[in-house]
Amino acid sequence: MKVGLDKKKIIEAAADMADKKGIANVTLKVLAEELGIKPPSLYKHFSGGLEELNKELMLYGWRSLESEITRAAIGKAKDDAIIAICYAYRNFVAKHKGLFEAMQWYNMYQSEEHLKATEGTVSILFQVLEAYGLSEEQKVHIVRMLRGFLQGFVSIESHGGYGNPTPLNDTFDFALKTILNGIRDLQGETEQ
Amino acid sequence: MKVGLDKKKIIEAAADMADKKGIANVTLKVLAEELGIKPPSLYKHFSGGLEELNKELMLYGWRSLESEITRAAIGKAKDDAIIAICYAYRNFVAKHKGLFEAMQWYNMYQSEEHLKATEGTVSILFQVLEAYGLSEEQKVHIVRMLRGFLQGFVSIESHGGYGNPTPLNDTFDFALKTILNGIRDLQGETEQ
DNA sequence: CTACAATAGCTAATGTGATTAGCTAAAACA
DNA sequence: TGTTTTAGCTAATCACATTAGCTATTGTAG
Repeated sequence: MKVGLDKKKIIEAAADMADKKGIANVTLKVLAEELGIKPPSLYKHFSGGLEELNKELMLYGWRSLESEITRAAIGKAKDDAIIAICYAYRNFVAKHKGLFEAMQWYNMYQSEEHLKATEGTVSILFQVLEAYGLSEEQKVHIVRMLRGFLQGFVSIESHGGYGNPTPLNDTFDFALKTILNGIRDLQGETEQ
Repeated sequence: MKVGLDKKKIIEAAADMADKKGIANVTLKVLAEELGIKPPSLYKHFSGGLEELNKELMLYGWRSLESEITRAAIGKAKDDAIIAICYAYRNFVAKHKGLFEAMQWYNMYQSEEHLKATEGTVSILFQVLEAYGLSEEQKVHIVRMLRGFLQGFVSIESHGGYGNPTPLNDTFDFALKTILNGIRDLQGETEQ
């Protein structure tokens, strides 16, 4: 006994397990087993039980994604930065399918907390968009479109929902190019 | 007894309940209650239990969406048709939040079945794209981008994930315009 | 070094929902 | 009318989450 666990270790184990077996298979029973303790002991770390664990998992996921994205954007600007960020997002999800499920799945319950969680990621996109000289509203549209496309594309991709053999990389590049063109068009409007 | 239920009625009740209380709250217990029967009786209609019910819910959702989309596209072509389809998709989800959760949530488990379910919706998009004289591959890119954007945008929107007060309609229109421009650019490439 | 406070872990018990087994009566049909 | 089918039921089981209450380790004040 006294295995020496803490919230962080437990969340990381849960995230790992989610990536391997899917979030739906992360149960307190099996998680406790993995950690070498009994299910009730988990309540010493998460008094809110499974619900709280899932929430923490969601927050952990968004924090991790944010840091990946930040790293990816370092030293880049404008289109290069956006492309790097989008690829970082996509790669993150490819590596963390289960965690991404938690990030999404949890939507269904919370909303306040979820907004805060995504805040970081969203603000990075806004920062990058500063360089284009767009209006606030224009930036909002771009960020929303990017978020929507990224979440949907990556979600469908990770579930094998795109059946056609055409390489997904090509589609991803095409979509990014299309969105970047959209930004250019907005700049045109603004500069007139 | 002999209430006279069948698969269809049960699925519709479940879909309704999902829209009202969220898919996670559609339990066999509560569904049976709603239908005036006992939980075990549901197994007479869904021998696979909750799992099968969820699958049927997913299929029902995609069939419904397909028919909405089809109706929306009647008598329209090109950009008008695409815009109508996208709005139909978005409106469908606004009216059927819970069912949409089922359509998505179920991804996590199946894949074969999900592919077939979305087939109908995808093929409508392909049909509409016929009018633009694009290559097969170009059509694939457009359809994938549209699907990705729609699913992501609408999913974030329906969970209240877009915090900014800027009207979501404006963003939706902007995004559609951007994608339609993308189609125009591809036409340019092809026609050269 | 010792007493004691805090706490991470445990066992036992409870609760909720899904599921299975087996019964029964209504409905359908020869 | 007699027989078969079947939708529904009750009782029982299972799986997992959760709660209550105990215990031993840890860490800390004196």
